[in-house]
Amino acid sequence: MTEKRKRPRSAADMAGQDLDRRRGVFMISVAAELAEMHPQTLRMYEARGLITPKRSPKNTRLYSQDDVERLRRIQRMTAQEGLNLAGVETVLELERQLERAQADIARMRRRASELERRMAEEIERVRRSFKAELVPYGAYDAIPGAQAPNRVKIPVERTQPDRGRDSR
Amino acid sequence: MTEKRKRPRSAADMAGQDLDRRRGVFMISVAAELAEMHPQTLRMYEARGLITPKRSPKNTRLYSQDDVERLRRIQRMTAQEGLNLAGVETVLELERQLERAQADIARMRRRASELERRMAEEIERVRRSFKAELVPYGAYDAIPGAQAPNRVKIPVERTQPDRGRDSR
DNA sequence: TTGCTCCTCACGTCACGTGAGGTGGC
DNA sequence: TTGCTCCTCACGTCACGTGAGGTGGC
Repeated sequence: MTEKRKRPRSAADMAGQDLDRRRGVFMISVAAELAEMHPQTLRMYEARGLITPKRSPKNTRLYSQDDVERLRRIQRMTAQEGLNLAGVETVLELERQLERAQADIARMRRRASELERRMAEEIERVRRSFKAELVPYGAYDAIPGAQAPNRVKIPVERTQPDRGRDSR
Repeated sequence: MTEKRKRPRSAADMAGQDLDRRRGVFMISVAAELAEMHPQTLRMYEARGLITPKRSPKNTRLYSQDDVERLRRIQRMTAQEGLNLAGVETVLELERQLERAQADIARMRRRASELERRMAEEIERVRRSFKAELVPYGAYDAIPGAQAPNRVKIPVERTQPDRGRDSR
């Protein structure tokens, strides 16, 4: 059922794929066959607002791949699960909301770990600058050509074996 | 329609309220009246697994407040929105999932701001200890009776802020 | 002309709700 | 006995799917 989507025929197709999926390309008899439904049923669904195919300049319905996909979902809900059309409408709407919520959750998870990472980094940064400060003022100035800052970590004694963390 | 829930009659009622809402107390004729449905319809819904009232020792159905609430929701879905029972089942399940997802989101939001707060605190703490370090060693020893230590955490260098754990 | 499109109308089927009918225990 | 409960069976209604019938443009 998903072969068409997975088999772009050329690089150009690949680039336009997203757009193509929304483009009205199937006339009603073809769409009905692909969705395994009666053409008249498709007209009925449109009248009820369940699906809105494009129209050709001659007023012929043109169904996109996404439309067909949606029709198949509706077909599953009615034929297999026994929903009526009012149920289909409600379910599609709820699923939309649920997908959004789940996307929100995924997004928040990503943001949270990013935040955590940046915060840890920040603390590390402050700590490092703190250690650097412990080198007596002027010490480096007294040594001609000395390379202070970078590898510093000088006053290492107080360095903690900071890979032993994470316990608890 | 929610008056009953909002008007506990005593402190004792208040305490047991949650439990009470799940207790089977209405026989079918009462539950049907409360839900504005036909008793036979309630039996039908039970046969379809949409509702599961308790039973008395004599096998009489006993509906709880929660049951009645649920019946009213089903009644709304069928009568007003026109769903059939298959639709009702699916919608109830989806709503359950959606509520969970939204609870997750709320929980994550709280955790995120808490985390942010704690991180900021931690950075502030490290920064403070860093400033304290800038006081020359021995400075306080030289001043008889001087009150150094407290906010200082003096030879802190080797001290690790070992409450700043847990990040990653 | 053939085979598609558009539309509307009508019928068959099925789900659901409810009524009836018969039973049994407070 | 009355009024509830339990159950099953059957019918009316309505939604939905689909077929038919008539139209019009490639």
